[in-house]
Amino acid sequence: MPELPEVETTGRGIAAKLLNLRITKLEQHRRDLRFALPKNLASKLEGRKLVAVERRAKYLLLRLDDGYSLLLHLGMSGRMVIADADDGTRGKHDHVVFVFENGAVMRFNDARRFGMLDLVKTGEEHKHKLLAHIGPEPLDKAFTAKVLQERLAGRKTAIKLALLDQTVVAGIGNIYACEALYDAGINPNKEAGKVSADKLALLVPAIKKVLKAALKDGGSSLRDYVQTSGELGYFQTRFAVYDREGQPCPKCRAAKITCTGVLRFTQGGRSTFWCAAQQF
DNA sequence: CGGCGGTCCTGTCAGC
DNA sequence: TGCTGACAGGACCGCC
Repeated sequence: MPELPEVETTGRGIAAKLLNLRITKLEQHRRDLRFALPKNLASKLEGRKLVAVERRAKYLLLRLDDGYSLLLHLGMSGRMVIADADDGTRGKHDHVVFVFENGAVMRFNDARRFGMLDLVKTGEEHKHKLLAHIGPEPLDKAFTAKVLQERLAGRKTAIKLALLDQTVVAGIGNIYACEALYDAGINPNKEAGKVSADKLALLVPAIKKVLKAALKDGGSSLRDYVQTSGELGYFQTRFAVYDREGQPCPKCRAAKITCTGVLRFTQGGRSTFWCAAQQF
């Protein structure tokens, strides 16, 4: 589920509901997710107030009032489910449950357990092993075609795989890598270091565009999800190529071009969707 | 350092 | 209906 827009939306949902509230109780139902959870987590979190929520790449930082921050990653299947009142519902994969002073409950649910959770000293999170080598935020003004060109220089790997590399640029996952490359008209298999400056000048705005569009959509669909565990509006989102193998792509359809439709192949063990008539 | 493949896990869905 | 295999929005680690 979570790429940058979903993580950002989750963070906003947490802030909207739980900011400035104290954690009164922490339930920990596993000792580990992807990694071992911090020792004595409950005693470190109970009594603490949530004072801010920030995002870096696909990580969320929940700022606490004691100078520490909860660093968490949702992995592939992680989600935060918030309920205004605790009716006692606990799902099979609710690994960590936060109960707040007003009775609200936040459940960290992660079936595949690729997610993680750690405590870091606020202000020192950039030194954390997992954050130390993360690339620029794609929605920052400072993320320009020139910056991307520098970061891709000499890279022999495919451009699609380079976009998934969080040290090149932060927060992009499989869906938005496919969508951005389609939007920019770039063959996902093109050697990263050899993508022309002209193409990169299209790619950077394309990345920002698809992420912002998803953020806008996720903002309206995922907010409900975060609060209530209802159906995901997210899946109603219309992707141009992602998960649309065999279907005509929007550009070919608009131009009335008869093509093979959206193609799919595997890169780095993951599916890439693209249109050969539009990306080269 | 770059690139690649293996690996961690459960759930779901298509096909037989 | 089972059963099986493929695949899923991520990213670390070890090896070359």
